[in-house]
Amino acid sequence: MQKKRSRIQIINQQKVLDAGTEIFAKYGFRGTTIDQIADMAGMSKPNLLYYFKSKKDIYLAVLEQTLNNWLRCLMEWQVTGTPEETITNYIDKKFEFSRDHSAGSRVFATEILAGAPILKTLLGEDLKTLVGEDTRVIKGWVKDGLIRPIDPVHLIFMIWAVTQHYADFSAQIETLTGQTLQDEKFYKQAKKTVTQIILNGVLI
Amino acid sequence: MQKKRSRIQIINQQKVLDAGTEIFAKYGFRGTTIDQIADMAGMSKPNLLYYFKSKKDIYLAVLEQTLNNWLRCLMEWQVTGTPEETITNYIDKKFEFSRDHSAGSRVFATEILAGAPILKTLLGEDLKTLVGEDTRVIKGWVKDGLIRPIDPVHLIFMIWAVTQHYADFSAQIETLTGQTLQDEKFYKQAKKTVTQIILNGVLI
DNA sequence: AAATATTTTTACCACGTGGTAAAAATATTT
DNA sequence: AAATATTTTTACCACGTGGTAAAAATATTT
Repeated sequence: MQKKRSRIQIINQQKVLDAGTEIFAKYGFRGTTIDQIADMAGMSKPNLLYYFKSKKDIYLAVLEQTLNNWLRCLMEWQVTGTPEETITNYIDKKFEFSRDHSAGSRVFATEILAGAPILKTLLGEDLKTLVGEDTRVIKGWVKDGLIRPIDPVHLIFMIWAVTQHYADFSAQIETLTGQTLQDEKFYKQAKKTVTQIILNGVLI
Repeated sequence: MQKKRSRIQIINQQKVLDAGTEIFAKYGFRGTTIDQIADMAGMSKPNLLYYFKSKKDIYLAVLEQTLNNWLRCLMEWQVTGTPEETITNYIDKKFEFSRDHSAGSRVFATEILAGAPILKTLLGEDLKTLVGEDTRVIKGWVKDGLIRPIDPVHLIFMIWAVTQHYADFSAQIETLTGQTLQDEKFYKQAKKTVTQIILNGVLI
């Protein structure tokens, strides 16, 4: 049984988690050093290691935090409405995630690029199940003639790809357009265009 | 003036470039070690350093090779046909790139994730120019009533995002579906679905 | 205020990593 | 075949990096 965390622990563990997220997002697990995280968190390396006993521990905590947010986002997709409502709502949620957890999305990206050594099992279980459920719903829409006959799994990948692109490639997008999802107008315009194209692309 | 490269040089430099592409794709510049590349290239580290004088040199060569392929792909987009032909052709080219230069695409992704320290200038110049030309063409289509009134830049990002997703997140896609773009059937199905949704999404 | 628990700093260390120098081995040219 | 140029190996080294031990400083509890 865990002793409850002190005031200082709560503050400093969060500092490490936040700094870790930023650094891992840029350099991945291998490319990140504890010193970089400690610097950004404003503490010495031994001090940081008092809170997390290894680099891997920080990484696991960062991944877990991000993953929870992401899976929650995936599961919140309500299948009760029409295809139009459901897809619009799903794209909304994913854009929100890319805006509010941009660095987390990028940590996730580096993990996949590295071959998903930590997440592979989880992707093959929990996420696969979720995707399976979603494809069944979409297949139902096709059968009921509510949407065009498209391959469900590629529609899902499309939505993931586009929404995550704004987080994962934000450096490129900022260089090209001078803007990021943090700009309210840009955010709305991106979401509107993407939603419009996908809806018109699948609805009959 | 350069002395012409020997037979052995040509072979070994290519070996290093290929190995470097694979390793940088997984771990990015910082996370990659010369030893890893040397191992995969099947030579000792000092031997490798006889061909490229530093890790950065290998990285630059890998980036340049990939970038050339990518820019060529971007520029080959022929604006002579109808929007349908042009977009179909562009998606085709991008999918081909994701299939045939998957690791290169991922090296590119790690560079952007790291904040594009090497490519930033180039992105802000050459690529920006290309994107500017493309948006002008798309704007023309909108004005001529050939496609729906969508924001050109986000259509371009969409196409990039989706096509690159199959290369950059191939580890995830393989875990979820058991397939990659190397599988002919999967490749065709992915391209078909994406093309269909985007065309129906933008055409009137 | 004293006793105790928590947090932070100082001083390390072993191993990994980028890179070099020079000798040995191998290819190529004459 | 001998001379020369290229390639590979051996033996290093300085610095970076993950992590530890223990003392000092600070917070918290009694």
